[in-house]
This record gives sequence, C-alpha cells and structure tokens, in this order.
Amino acid sequence: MKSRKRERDALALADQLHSAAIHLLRHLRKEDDASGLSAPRLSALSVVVFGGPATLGQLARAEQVKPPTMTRIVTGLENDGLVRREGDKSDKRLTRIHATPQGQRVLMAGRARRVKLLASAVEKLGAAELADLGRGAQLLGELIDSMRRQNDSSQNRFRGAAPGSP
Amino acid sequence: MKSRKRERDALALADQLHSAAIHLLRHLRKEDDASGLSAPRLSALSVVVFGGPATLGQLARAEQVKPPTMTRIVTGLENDGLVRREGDKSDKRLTRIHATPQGQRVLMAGRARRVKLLASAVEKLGAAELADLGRGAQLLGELIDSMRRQNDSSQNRFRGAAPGSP
DNA sequence: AGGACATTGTTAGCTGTGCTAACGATCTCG
DNA sequence: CGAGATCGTTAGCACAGCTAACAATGTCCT
Repeated sequence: MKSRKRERDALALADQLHSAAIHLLRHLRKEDDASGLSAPRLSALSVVVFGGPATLGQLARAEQVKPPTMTRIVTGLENDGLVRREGDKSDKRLTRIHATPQGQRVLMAGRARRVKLLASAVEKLGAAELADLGRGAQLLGELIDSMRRQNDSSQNRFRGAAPGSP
Repeated sequence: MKSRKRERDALALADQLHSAAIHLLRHLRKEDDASGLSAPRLSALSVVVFGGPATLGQLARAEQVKPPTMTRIVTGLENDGLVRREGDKSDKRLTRIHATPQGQRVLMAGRARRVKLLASAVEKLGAAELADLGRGAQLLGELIDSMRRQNDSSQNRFRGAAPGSP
C-alpha cells in the first residue's frame, strides 16, 4: 500500500523538520544576538533590503505575522537606525518601510556571520551532499509556500461554505 | 576557484534555511496552538516520550536551552498534566521528568495534526522529491548537530577533543 | 568529621515575539 | 456628507529565552 508508506514518511518528516527548525533557529539566534538582531528582525530586514521598500501591512503578510507584531519589529529596527518609516504621499494611512544604508550593511554582516557558522559544517559535506541539501531547502521552501496558500484559502475550499451557515 | 563557489552556495543556503526555519515554525505553531502546546513544549515533551524519563538538566542540554528556561517549560507541561516531576532517590538534587499517559496521547495527537498539515503538500510531491526532502532533512539534522558540537567545544581546552583536532 | 567547592534546580527580573481587542486616522463609495 | 472599510498603532496578555542570585545537596580533601 503506497499511500500508507507515504503517510509514515510524512509523519517522520514532519517531526524531523519540526525539530530541525527549532534547533536551527536556536543556534542561529545565538550568532544573530551578537549583532543585536533577532531572527524576526533579521528576516523582516532582509525583506526590505532585497525586496525594496514595503508598507507595514505588506511586511506583516510577507512574514506571516499580524500587524501589531510587525509594528514592534519595525520599531525595533527603526530605533537601531536600520530602517526608517516614510509616509505615503497619496495615501496617508500607509507607512512605507525603507532600509537605511546601515541596515543594508548590518544585514550583510549578519549573513556573513551566519554563513561562517555554517561554513565549517558545510566544508565537511561532499559536493553531492551540498547539492542535496540545497534541493531539500528549495523543496522545503515550496512546501511552506504551499502550506501557506492552503491555510489562507482554508475557508474557500468549498465554495458553498458561506459565512453564517452553522 | 572551487572554494569561492562553495562560499556563495553556503551563503545562499544559510539564508534559505534561516527563512525556511522561521516560516515553518510560524506555521506549525498555529496548528500546535490548537492543542495548547507551543513548539518548545512539544519538542521537550517528545524528548521524554521517545527518550524516556530525563533529568531537567539533561532535558535542557538536549534542547540547547538554559536550565531556567527548561524549568518553566516543564512547569507548563506539568500544569497541563502531560509530565510529572519525580525526585531521584540516590541524588536528591535531581528532578526526573516523566511523561504521563496523557502526555503521550497529546504528543501523538500533535504529530497527527502536524502531519495532516503537511500531508496535502506532500501529496503533490513525486516520490523522488519526497526522497530528496527526506535526505535534505537528514543532512540538515546532521549539520545542526555539527554546529552544536563546534559551538560547545569553542570554549573548552582539550576535553573530549573533536576528531582531527590539533 | 568537617569545611570548601561543585552541581542541580529554582526564583526573580529583563528583553523580545506572538496574539486579540480597541482605537484614531484616513480613504472610498453611495 | 456620512457609513463603512482599511491601515497602523496602542494596550494588555502569555510565553520563551537569558543572566544573576539562591537553597539544597553531593563530593572531595585535609
């Protein structure tokens, strides 16, 4: 029975990924702390650095976080001088978040720090293993994206499921 | 220049893994919340369920966390009746953490819930992709372990020196 | 024996992340 | 213009991580 085996694989995979994600984050956090940048701040900063200026709401959605949470993350980054808020001219409700030059520098430094931590581990991998890990990371990203889309549309899966019908 | 390419690969990989870990955890947390179990609690619980009773210190080390943090995680689990503290007879400083039957049930339910979330995404993967992802997760686990050992030994003089050490 | 030291777990207090609820300001549309 | 939607913020809660300080216990050495 093929589907039974896939189920077992998926279960083991879920545990493995869960555990790996927790422990990876705990380790990376230690290095990130050295630059005063927590994982959420680093992640948000990288969005504006690589993706360009974004409104707070866009940022919150990109990071899968509620607006109040993103408000405080951005405030933290702003106090450190890594981003700045800028009001939109045409729509005064919007707050556009820009990365400062210092923000770009700090992000790059953080990348370098993280990669240094991974480097010695990566060096022990063969080229084939490195490629496998890269493919795994790629697939993981797609998997997460797929989870996100499923979650976002979890109310729409059956078109008839109207709000208000018990 | 081979090392230059590997460096670039490692850098991209670090970012990818960082981002993936953050977002995966944020998604899984939503499901875990449904059972009232946060990721750290779930992770700690799984250690005692699969690894058997452990002292608080062992648990803290296994989870790469300081003792005070583990104290509160265990207290939370204990208040939920998922775990119980039990003093050691021979060494009265030790507190041994046991999973209760309810703890085992809840852990299994959490696994099922997580896997359900992954299932629909996994179903879209071919067998080869699934295997790749599994390999990736495996490599990731080893990588983290290697990072941990490197980190742990960064302070020590010559105790249990790593293979290949000067 | 007994006292100095180490180990174990806890408490107290800080920072940061996540949420919901409620709000003020602004835009949009009838 | 006014009703309602949208955007960001504030306030207040729970939890995770840390360090520092502590009590209790075990160990070791004289």
